[in-house]
Amino acid sequence: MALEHLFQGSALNGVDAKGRVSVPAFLRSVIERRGDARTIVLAKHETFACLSAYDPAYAALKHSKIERLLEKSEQEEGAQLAYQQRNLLAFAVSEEVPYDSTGRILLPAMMRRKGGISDLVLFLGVGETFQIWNPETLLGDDRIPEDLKDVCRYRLEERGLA
Amino acid sequence: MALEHLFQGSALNGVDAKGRVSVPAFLRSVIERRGDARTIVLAKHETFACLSAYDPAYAALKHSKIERLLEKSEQEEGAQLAYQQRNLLAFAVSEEVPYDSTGRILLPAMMRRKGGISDLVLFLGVGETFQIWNPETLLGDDRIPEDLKDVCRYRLEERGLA
DNA sequence: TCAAATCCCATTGAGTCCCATGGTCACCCG
DNA sequence: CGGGTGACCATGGGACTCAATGGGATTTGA
Repeated sequence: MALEHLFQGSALNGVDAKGRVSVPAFLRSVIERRGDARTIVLAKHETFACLSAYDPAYAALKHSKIERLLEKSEQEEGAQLAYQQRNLLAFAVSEEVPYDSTGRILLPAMMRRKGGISDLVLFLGVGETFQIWNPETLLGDDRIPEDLKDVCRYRLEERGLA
Repeated sequence: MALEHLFQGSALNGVDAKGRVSVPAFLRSVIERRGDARTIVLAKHETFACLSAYDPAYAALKHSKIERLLEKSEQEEGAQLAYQQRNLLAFAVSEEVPYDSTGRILLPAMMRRKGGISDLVLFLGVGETFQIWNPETLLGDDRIPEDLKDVCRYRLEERGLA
């Protein structure tokens, strides 16, 4: 499964009073090249305290990935349960939101809570998907490589928020 | 994975007031032979204080390498986390920039900082990728072979900057 | 009917495009 | 052989486009 168009790059955008966020144009262009949707799917990230986001077409792919994982580890203890849990997280704890003509989405309240989002969000391309972080959370996570934290700090400075 | 077209050669170009740089024509021609993109991907070099650059197709290759790594070690402890970290570094700490009809890119401010770039850049073809250096940094790095530094000095002289 | 969500328009500043210049090199023809 | 000519490349500058964001107006749904 080699996806042709990959998400990459980073950006720090503001959340306005209405809860709106501009999805960076370079991410939107990948979404639109992968399909013709002007919609993104938001989910809780399985490893980090952030949100994972992708285009609707990728959601289907994700499903088959989970299936494949199950088949691989079927005989193992607890495989079924792990499978059920993964599926729940991937699909029940997710929401599809459209972006408008200026490229903004409205972050649903639940997702804002799950991702610990306040008034600034850091977008990070990760190839097949992209992530949406509260920059403070990222800086506080010790599993995050230092080079990436540098990117985050740089983006904050750029906005005059040392 | 033997790439057919390889980056080679060197050039010293200027960065103008807007932060624009001409990508040497001999590098662009490799990019366009590898795929039909007119964009390059910039990333911090993992070893040296310079930037690493390649075409989008090579980025996809990099991605599938990481995927394969994951599948190999899926059951292992911490495999998932290592995978996440690799992906973040490969994609979030990089930027894709298009070059215009005259072959120029705009060096993003973050990359200029990461690569210690000021007003002169040295391009070095290194096979699968190419590197972008501040010539001063290269001359000051004691891991760089003297022969290569000579190339750098030669390019500087050529421009009347002994 | 009220609040929330969507749409529409305005601003501004960064990024992109387009055209022009000058230099170098290769090629061609006298 | 030598000068002319044209192509291509690096570079400068001005004009313009578009992305990110703010605010008001309109619609939708409980």
